Amino acid sequence: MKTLKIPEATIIRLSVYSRYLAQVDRQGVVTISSGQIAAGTGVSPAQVRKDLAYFGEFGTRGVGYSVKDLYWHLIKILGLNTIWSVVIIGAGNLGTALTMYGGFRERGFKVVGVFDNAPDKIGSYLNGLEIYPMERMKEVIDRDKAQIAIIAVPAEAAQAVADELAETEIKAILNFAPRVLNIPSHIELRNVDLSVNLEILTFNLASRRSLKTGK
Amino acid sequence: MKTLKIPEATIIRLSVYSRYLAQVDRQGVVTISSGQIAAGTGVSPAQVRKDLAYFGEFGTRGVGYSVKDLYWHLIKILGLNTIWSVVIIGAGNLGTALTMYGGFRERGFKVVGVFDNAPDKIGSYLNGLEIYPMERMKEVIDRDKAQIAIIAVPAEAAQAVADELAETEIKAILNFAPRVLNIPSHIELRNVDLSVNLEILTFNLASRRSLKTGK
DNA sequence: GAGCCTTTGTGAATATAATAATTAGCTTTC
DNA sequence: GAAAGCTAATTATTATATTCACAAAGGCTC
Repeated sequence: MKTLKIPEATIIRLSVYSRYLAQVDRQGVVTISSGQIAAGTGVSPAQVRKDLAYFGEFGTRGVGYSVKDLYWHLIKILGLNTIWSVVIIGAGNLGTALTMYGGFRERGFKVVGVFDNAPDKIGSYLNGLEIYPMERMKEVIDRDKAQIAIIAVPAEAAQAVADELAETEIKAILNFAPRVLNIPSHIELRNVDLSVNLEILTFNLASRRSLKTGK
Repeated sequence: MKTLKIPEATIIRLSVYSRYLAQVDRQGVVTISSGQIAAGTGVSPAQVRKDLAYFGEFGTRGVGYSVKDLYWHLIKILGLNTIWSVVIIGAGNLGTALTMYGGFRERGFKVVGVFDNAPDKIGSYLNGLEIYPMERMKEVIDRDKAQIAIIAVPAEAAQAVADELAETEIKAILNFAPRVLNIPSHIELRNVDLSVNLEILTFNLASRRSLKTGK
């Protein structure tokens, strides 16, 4: 085992490559070169080969890569060769959208529970899944062996939810609340801040503008 | 003007710092040190100071930073001291959620138009905003001087939307569709792939597991 | 106001990642 | 079956980002 520090940027790209491979596979392409993958995903060919090299040798020189083979290797590497059970905490706009989002299902994620504590939401259905009160979270996580939790509650409520999750068997948390969370180190944490992404754009626009006006 | 290559990671952190400062400001904190900011946002104190140093000297030695002052400096740097008009393309689950999302409004983003071409959606309202057919996109962007577009359509439709946007005055695109987009270089592009974020988690879980089992 | 404490700002050192250049290996062609 | 042409794998180089360590500067105490 030589999993010696894979850059996170590499993992992100592997995920993008795998999705691109699925696409060209559907189009009937059998073999593909690093250069073609690079063109299709907006990176350099050297980068593609370097990323793959962390995990083994998947291609044949002079030929390229088998689309199907490489795809499955990447799926395996990303841990997507099994179905992951996910719970979503918060059934507001974002929580609802994430629950319904087809992109997750496509990649092997199965939402097994949605929780909220707004009385008007509890009991209604999303995608055939009943919204449960927060109190039932632990029970469902336990019953369905959910390993991943998605936090989609308002910022103020996020830490309390994280504390509750810390007492369950949850292995990883994807946090959409714009708040830094404190969680025990055995739980993987990843933050997605939707506003940050817009703000990177505005920073670029703003500084480009100030460049043009010379100040 | 010496805006010589600011790392993107720095911009992301500035955005996080600013949100944290808003939070402690509401709690009445007047002065704060780099160490406290670091503790509150999960980075190192040196990193905080280095990030700020790209843009000037905002603190006083021996004391720290004025919470309010630093906050406004960051808001200005991020380009958030003005209101940005945003259009959202796609009124599916994600598009709807983003339109309703309060986090954007909080940071100075104003959604001025939502577009879709599903007949059952056109004409209905989101947050007091009527969903228009795609054909009216250019007209609205022009009328409201929208500078940012958010793509929230299925992957297959994303490139066509991008092509249409390229013919407008849009300055930046935030793309939620899991597809690499081809756009002219004068438009800023940023991709947010929700599945990728889950897959980074599963990669970590999967490789951690394989570490434990020794293979 | 001298000395001590604190915290910033920064240049140097370290670590990390991306790019470029090289080597190795498979295929096809004649 | 040798040579030419591709393309993967690997190594070296360059660029980028983070951490470290300390000098400079403000405030506080006595």
